[in-house]
Amino acid sequence: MSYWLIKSEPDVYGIEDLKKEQIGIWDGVRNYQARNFLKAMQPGDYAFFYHSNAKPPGLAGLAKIVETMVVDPTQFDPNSDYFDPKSTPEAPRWHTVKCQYVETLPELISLDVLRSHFNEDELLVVKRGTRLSVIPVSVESAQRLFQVGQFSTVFPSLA
DNA sequence: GCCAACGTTGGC
DNA sequence: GCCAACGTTGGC
Repeated sequence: MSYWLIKSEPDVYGIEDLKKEQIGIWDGVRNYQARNFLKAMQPGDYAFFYHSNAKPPGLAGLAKIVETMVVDPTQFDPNSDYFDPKSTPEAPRWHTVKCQYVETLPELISLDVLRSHFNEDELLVVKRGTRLSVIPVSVESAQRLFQVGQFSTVFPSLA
């Protein structure tokens, strides 16, 4: 089982939106490195849900990967911001995942707090200039995140 | 609104 | 294949 961190702007799609939907498709990723991480995800993996462009930015909740290698439908939609004219249904460029809502943290773990617990090697999101919207999280860092935040979920590898 | 840190594009 | 110009992300 692997751990990930996925970023989204709460004004666009936040943890509360995922809570309403319960299962959400993580569409719109148009960065190859981020896409490669999405393709590496496995059902049952956990994703920390990070709010970017928020006041303050930080970790807002937890989601679980339930379906992988999902073809992102927005790449074929000419009306979508994420339309990719070079992609075809026969050879789609952009694959993504579906996430299941797990929980919202009672208190957001702000980027400042994350920086007080992790250096940039331990948790890539605290590194200045990291714009990747999908980031792998080591088991060690995931476990420490569970200690830092008020998760009601038990650390999954011990559950 | 600023700007650092990239990723992408396109001319050559 | 290089690299300058440009665009985007996202914290501040």
